[in-house]
Amino acid sequence: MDVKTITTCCDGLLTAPLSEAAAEDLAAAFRVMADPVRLRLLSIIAAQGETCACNLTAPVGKSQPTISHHLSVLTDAGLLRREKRGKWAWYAVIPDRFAVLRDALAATPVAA
Amino acid sequence: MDVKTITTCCDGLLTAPLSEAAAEDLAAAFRVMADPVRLRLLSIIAAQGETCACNLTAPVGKSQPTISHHLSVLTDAGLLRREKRGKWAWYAVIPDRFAVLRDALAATPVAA
DNA sequence: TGTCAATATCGACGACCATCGATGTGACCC
DNA sequence: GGGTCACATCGATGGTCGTCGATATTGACA
Repeated sequence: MDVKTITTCCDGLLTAPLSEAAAEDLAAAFRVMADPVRLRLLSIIAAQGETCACNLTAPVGKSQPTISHHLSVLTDAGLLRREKRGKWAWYAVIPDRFAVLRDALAATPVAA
Repeated sequence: MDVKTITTCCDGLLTAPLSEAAAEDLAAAFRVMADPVRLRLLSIIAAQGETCACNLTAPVGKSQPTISHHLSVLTDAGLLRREKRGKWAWYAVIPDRFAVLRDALAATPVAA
């Protein structure tokens, strides 16, 4: 997917017109969240605090390469932190990164 | 794209594991936001309060069918309200709908 | 009714991406 | 070193969707 780290790009999607570049960046950030497997991985890892990748293949029901791929996408986006311990890989969520997306959605638009 | 209306589906993506169905619904909601053209349309319409579709083709730089398609996707998702006046179509954002996505991202996860 | 303007819909094409089998890369153990 | 386990990467494939030209639809106006 070739994901860049999610970075703060605008304050309030609904407050001012987005430039083409800003829209592209924000869309890329949302695209990371736009996959059910990735959402389940995030929710499982967050609920457990820190999780070994070996505990993720079974509950999601996808192949090992697929899970590994999605974990890489989430890590590249800066939503997960990866730590290798021996032959195992441990993942944890980085909650701060979600603030960027929340801020983009937080709006005080003109009443509709 | 065959979009369903965005509906509240979970409180806090990062608080508890998502079911397969909930993950699918939430991913569909994010997928609506995962396109730069749609984000620009939302930001332009929100900034102007209410906008005629005829004012949207030029600033975004896409063909009329493409703009119409994206406006339909956003309307089907419940993010826009469409009102026909004569031969013109007026669009306005429905800010409440964004709360669902914000709530999904609002988390009190176990510290990472 | 006929014409034109503003949108919506259709059909097709192309690009992106989720998925998986096969393979590569380290780490541990004997 | 040989073998095995956990995980990452590669290559190929299939499906989804953004895009646009062509066409249909709807309303305004004469």
